[in-house]
Amino acid sequence: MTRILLVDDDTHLLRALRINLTARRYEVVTAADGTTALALAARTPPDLAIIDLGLPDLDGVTVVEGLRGWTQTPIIVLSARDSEAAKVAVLDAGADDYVTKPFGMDELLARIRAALRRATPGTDIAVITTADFVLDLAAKRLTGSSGEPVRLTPTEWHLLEVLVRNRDKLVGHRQLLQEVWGPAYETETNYLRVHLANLRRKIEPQPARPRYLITEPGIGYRFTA
Amino acid sequence: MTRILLVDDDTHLLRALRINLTARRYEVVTAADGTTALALAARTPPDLAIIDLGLPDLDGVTVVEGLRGWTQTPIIVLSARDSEAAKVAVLDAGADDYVTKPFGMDELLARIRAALRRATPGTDIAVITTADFVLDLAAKRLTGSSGEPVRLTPTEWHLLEVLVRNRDKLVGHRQLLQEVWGPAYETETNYLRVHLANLRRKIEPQPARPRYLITEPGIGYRFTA
DNA sequence: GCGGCGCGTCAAGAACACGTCAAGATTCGC
DNA sequence: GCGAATCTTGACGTGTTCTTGACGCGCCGC
Repeated sequence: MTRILLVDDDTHLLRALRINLTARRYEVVTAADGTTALALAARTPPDLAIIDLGLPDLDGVTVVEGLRGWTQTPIIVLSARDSEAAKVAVLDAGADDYVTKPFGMDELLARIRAALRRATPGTDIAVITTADFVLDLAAKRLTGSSGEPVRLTPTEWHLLEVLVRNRDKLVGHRQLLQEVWGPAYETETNYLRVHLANLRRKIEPQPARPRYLITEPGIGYRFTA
Repeated sequence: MTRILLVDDDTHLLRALRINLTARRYEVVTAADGTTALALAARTPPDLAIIDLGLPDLDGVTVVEGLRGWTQTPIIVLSARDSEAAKVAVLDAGADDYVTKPFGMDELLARIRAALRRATPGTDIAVITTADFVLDLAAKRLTGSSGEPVRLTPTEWHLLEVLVRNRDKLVGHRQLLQEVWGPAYETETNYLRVHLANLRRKIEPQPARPRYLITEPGIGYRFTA
């Protein structure tokens, strides 16, 4: 779950924000001043921070700098004062966004989504490790049991990708052919036979007795780890 | 130089922005409507886009979506209308920031800096040292094994930058062409062949047996240290 | 036991992708 | 406006990959 650190000394606003954010299924952590905010962030690093200016103890810029010293988590600054110099200072200190009070809740939520979207570009980290090889789909890298790289041709990658994405699930001939070669090749099952054989020769310890690329006669193939 | 695409049908504002941005040493490209903006971006991909809502031809959301279809370049939206629904729509479409007119120039500049800062997270891993060269992405400096400087052309830099940012990851032909030349050049794989060859001639000890710029036949290229 | 069917294997030709080179076109600085 | 650097474009040789057809084996129903 996404954790949001909320820093504000206005109890009412804090309450309103907490309710709204919790309803959107964010995990909310609150602090009423800068010092406890920094301590809290260090202990349980948030995925995003919302910081009100005009805290009782620390300057907003100080808090932002304190966070930016060790984390790149998105920071959204709230403020009642609409001074342009303050905006520039806090943005240049490392804040990602600056919202002037009063603001609409929907707008703030949209800005939160935008900031979080930027922060997590690649969530699909798919690495499959077996006794005989390591498969990194994102980096398109395959290494054998002794650490040597294994080279696959484009169609072999494509084929393996489809099978691995449907791990442990049976993928029919038609679906496989459609996804790799296109809808016009739905019936060319010999393509599958040839390329599956090549794949097995590269990743199976005993290509004749496949452990990972299983044939389901008459139906399709299945990848299993 | 950092290139900013400026889309607005208000000639006065366009002029004022262009002057201010140029003074800050940004390269400015302008368009007066959404269609030419998208075409322009496709031909010369910008590092940041500033888009005014209320363009004569296309909806702001459409323009943002058109860009987001192929690039993650930061997008800042300007608008006179202060409707919250519009803000939410365009932010959720993929815009990074939303500034309401009238705005202070200093604030906009600060928001531009913030957006650009986020877009280049590779500043912390900017120096790559290998047995054959030292590469400093931030300073755009490349030195050979004996300490002599190596000169790269703009496209060579761009190409190397994309590959190094995705270090150890395989970057497909399409992605590479899109990021360096723009989506209109998706199929010009010979560009890659030529420029990769030039790059290798400059940084590989044995250009015919590349150690760092690995080609994955039929798929793309990979930088590895 | 027999024949059909699906599967794995193999090999050869066609098609494709890559690296390389060189000549025009374009851009940029002076 | 000129010259140099850079980028685009086309062509060619080489190596790899894909397609295509043929063959044998094992399983299953008959």
